[in-house]
Amino acid sequence: MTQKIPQRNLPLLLLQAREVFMPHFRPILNYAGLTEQQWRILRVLHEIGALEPRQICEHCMIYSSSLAGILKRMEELTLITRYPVEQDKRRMLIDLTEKSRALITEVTPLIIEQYHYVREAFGVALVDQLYDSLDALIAQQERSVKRVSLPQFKALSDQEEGSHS
Amino acid sequence: MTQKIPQRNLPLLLLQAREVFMPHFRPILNYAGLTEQQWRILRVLHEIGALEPRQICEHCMIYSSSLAGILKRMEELTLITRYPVEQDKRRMLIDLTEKSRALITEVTPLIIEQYHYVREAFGVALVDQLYDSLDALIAQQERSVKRVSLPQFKALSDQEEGSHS
DNA sequence: CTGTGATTGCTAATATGTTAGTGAATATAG
DNA sequence: CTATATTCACTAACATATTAGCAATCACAG
Repeated sequence: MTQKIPQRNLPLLLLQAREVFMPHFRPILNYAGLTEQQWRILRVLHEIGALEPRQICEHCMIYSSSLAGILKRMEELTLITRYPVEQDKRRMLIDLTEKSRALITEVTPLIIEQYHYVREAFGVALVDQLYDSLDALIAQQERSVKRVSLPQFKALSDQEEGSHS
Repeated sequence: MTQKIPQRNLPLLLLQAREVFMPHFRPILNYAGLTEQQWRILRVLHEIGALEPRQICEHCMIYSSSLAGILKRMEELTLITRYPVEQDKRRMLIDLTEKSRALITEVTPLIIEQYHYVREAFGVALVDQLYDSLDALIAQQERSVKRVSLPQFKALSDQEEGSHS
């Protein structure tokens, strides 16, 4: 039998950890009629100010191709507006609207209160240690990491003949 | 201006941390012709053995509704098989196939090697501290957490009239 | 034995994730 | 200045996320 991987699945653990928290915040967003991605975008625009789509992608971990549709829907809901960048006709600026600012004003205290409950339930020490670990990791994300070389796969050789679309 | 949330977006930080690692593993999975979800499923079946769909959902953080389609496609690709559970006609068992076992045998050493590079680049201490934080958190995920009460939202009152499609 | 509620896997509808690729605009080498 | 490469937002195609709900099966009280 093939050996098992000694390291547990780290990306999966991060996903599981995320799902420890989300159930406590999702109801707030659902009640406000926002998706998780929409809230991430509103929050970063509130914290930093108007941003270009590509900057939103980096901050909010959303693919450029996904963001196109998300912004389109948010614009239809009057949650964001677009402003052109004079110096560069390719670029644009995304900003909050009166409506989304009002929504943020109502959601923010609820999120803050819920964060308090979460910290209380899981313990300040644990949550803070998690913040520290994540911060340290993200701060080093530009580290160069060796990449394993990829050989031909025997297990796929039968179905891979000429199937490289 | 509305106050800003003092706590940084923890679910987003977990997402960002995940994306620190994934670029180093995604090429391996892509090369093997596997999606992230497919690999999570294959790996857990390899580690634990045959599982029922609902168990796979819990382990792999996949919604039941998503898993239906994923298993359907994996079955077409001969990556999994289904066995009925005699005692309960609702349930079934999902298991690996000859093909997926061979695929795991080829992918596993690459993943192990890449984990080694990742630990080397980011530092054993940092990665281990992250494991510890995540483990401690996930171990306490059943903790009861107070839930904020949800009031009516003024910012949505204008568009909510009769717009419940 | 019966009906009532819970469980299991499923479909549908919409939003997003992911990869690949496009056209317009800009930057840059030569 | 000009051809080339790069950047930017976008579309297309498919896979998955998320919510809601459904039919079949099972557990269990009465």
